[in-house]
Amino acid sequence: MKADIEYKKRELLIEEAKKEFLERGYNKASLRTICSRAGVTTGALYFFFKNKEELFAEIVDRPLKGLKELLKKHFKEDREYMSKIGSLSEMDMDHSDESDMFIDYIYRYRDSFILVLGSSENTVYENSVDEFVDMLEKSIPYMLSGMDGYTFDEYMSHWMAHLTIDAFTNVIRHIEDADEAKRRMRPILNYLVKGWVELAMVKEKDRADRI
Amino acid sequence: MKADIEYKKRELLIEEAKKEFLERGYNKASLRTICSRAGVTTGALYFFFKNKEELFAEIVDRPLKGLKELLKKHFKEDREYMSKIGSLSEMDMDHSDESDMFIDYIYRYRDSFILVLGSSENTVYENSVDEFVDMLEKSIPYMLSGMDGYTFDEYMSHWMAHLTIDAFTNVIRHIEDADEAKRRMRPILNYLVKGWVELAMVKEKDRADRI
Amino acid sequence: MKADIEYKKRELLIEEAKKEFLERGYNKASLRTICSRAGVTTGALYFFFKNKEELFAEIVDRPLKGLKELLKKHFKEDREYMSKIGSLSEMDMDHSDESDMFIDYIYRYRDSFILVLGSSENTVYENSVDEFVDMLEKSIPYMLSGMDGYTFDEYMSHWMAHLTIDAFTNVIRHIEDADEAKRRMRPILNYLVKGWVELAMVKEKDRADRI
Amino acid sequence: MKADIEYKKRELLIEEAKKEFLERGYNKASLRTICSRAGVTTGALYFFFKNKEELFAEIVDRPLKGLKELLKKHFKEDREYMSKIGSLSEMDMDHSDESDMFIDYIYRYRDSFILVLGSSENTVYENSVDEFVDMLEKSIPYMLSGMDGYTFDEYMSHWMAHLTIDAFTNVIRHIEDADEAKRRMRPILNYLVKGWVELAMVKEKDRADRI
DNA sequence: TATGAATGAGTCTTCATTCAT
DNA sequence: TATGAATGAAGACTCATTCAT
Repeated sequence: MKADIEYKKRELLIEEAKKEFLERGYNKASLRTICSRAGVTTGALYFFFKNKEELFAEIVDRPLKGLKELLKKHFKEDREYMSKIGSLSEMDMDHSDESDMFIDYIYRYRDSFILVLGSSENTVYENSVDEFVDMLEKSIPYMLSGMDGYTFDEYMSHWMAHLTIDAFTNVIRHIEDADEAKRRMRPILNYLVKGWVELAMVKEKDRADRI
Repeated sequence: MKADIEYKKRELLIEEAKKEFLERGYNKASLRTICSRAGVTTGALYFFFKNKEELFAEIVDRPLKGLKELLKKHFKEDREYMSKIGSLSEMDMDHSDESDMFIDYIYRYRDSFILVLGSSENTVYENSVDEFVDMLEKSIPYMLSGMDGYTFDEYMSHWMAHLTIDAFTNVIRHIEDADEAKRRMRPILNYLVKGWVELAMVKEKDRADRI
Repeated sequence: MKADIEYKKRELLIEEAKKEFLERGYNKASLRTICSRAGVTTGALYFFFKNKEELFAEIVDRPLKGLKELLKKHFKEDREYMSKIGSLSEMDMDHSDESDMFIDYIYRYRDSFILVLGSSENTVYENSVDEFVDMLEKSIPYMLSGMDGYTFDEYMSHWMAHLTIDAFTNVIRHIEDADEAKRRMRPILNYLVKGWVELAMVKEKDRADRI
Repeated sequence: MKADIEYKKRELLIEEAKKEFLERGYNKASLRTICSRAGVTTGALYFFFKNKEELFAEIVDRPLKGLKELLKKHFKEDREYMSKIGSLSEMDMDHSDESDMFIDYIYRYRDSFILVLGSSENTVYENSVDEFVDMLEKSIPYMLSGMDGYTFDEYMSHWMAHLTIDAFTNVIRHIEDADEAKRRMRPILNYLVKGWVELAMVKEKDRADRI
């Protein structure tokens, strides 16, 4: 079928692009190399994609947006849960399920996330990590603050957000197998959530002293 | 003195290189730009430095090596201290002084470390972060293991090392003032050390169950 | 009707081509752009037109040929008129009607003429202006020479032809409204015709002196 | 001498560029072609010139600026002359000297002017002709108005300016020899100046009728 | 009629590096 | 020490055109 062949060339291009971007990073990746490895002329690439960045986006955009949605949805549900239970002490401290869910999603597109994480300089995606940090930084305090008269130290909240994202980053980068990643991430996440509570939450009456 | 003038040109070159590398990253940095901003010809640059990478090294190498030395020395001292005290419970859990010392050193060459951290792709320094992770990963268990019959979960040790380095990384990158950085780093480091003990140390008899 | 639809596509293509050629000139005009703006595929364009140049020709050719015909007819009539009247002094010196007629015709296809005038480089039409100059240069002397013993200075005749064409060119390019153009062109043309008589016609006995 | 050789390569590049620009126009001119014909690599061209446009500018800029200066100076002198003589009737109607002077200057850099005239599309020089028209359009009325109670019809003034510039343009383009060009330009310019007086100057009392 | 994938040569430009002087 | 001309390969991208379907 014609359709199959066409489909294949585009797909081939994406596949080779993925490899090249992973190997050499966005900037040093060569479109020529990608094309020749895919057995396609330079012009052809520009039929399918507007430019280098759009080719990169093709690989990276959907998974990234998906994760953002997932996070938003998750935070919304968590907030509802928190408003139901009365106090912090009643909160379930085991976040293994959430950890698994995120790892599950991310590992379906692991290559894409590795790309965003480490090879997206000079791309619209170069600040993606920071964006996720921002999301965490804003959502978690929003979720927990007010509980039992606690408020948030925003600096510490920021660093905790960073550490949390970094933890995921490290796992994604270095562990290939999704199940292994899950197993490793669970205790880390639990530890981090505890840190969040210990380091970033401040009893309202203590606030003045801390700052 | 003639030597002074020459020396100045070299200095100027390094100064402008630092700026350019910080702004555009190692790969995209242009030697032409550096030279013209330093008021020096391309040829001159190649008199002072063998090539682009050596120019980068000039900025980055000494601070990096210094930090490595500092770490080694520190770990050695720590080991001696640990062998003196009998058990984990006697260990001083406040690591503020160490935290301060590292931040102090790093901030003396903050630009250089920022360069290594974020703009050393395609350089011999691109794996520096991993090297520090390795050092931590090997030294800490070496230091603590055996104490009170604990052994180490090497996976967890790896992640804790990563998180620790990441914590420093984040602070270096985002906080300009050294004192502010110290104030922020102290509680984080203490929290991380606690995590190390909780997550990575395993009672010898529990070991089998964990894996 | 199917035919109607097809016809429309062709028409659309021409319309968008006109815009693109006007905006960017023949060379820089992009067939891709034209096609996509017309909602038509590249291949389709090549069904309707052999190549870029033929698309250009489609816009430009007919009006151009029409003007040439008009000029030929006009010169022929003028010659007959001149052979009827005996001497130059009897000639009607007001050429407003002719001026109006040409402007009328040209403004019916003003876009096309603007295209030929300014954006036909690398096209078979790039010398159209010169061709019109040639026509004038040959026809006017042919029409007037012999009258009252005058002959023509062919160099001057050439420049007058050029000036005349340039006068039309300027008006076409800069005046949008046909009536305004007519009003402006009349005195200019009359002035030019006078110049023709003064500068380019030479009493036969003076000829030697002039050259 | 080294200096000679270097000088030659730059000069060679300019020479070949001139040819290529003349043959194919600014846009279609190929830097590759220029370089290879000059026996120089592409990179070398970019040592001497910032980019394609600067190479073009190198050829064209100085002569163009020179002509503008010449015109300004000339207009200034003319104004002084006009304010000395009392009325239009006393004005010397033979402008041969001025005509010669302009042709003289222009023909010293004829290639450059031909380039500006016909091959400067997509360049900062593409509106040079219009700029000269503007200069004429503003200066001549400024010079003559007020004399003997005349004012100016600005439309006609505009077209006369256009025709004057066009006259020069035609001569430059089609006559190779400077002396021949002078001989041809003199009567044309005189004729045009007369036209300026006849067509564009309006007795103040007639003004209302004309418009 | 019309599609749209694909070509292949071409565009300008940038770059780190070299080397005779 | 230092110059600065020159290299040569590579960069992303654009284009008119073709052709199997």
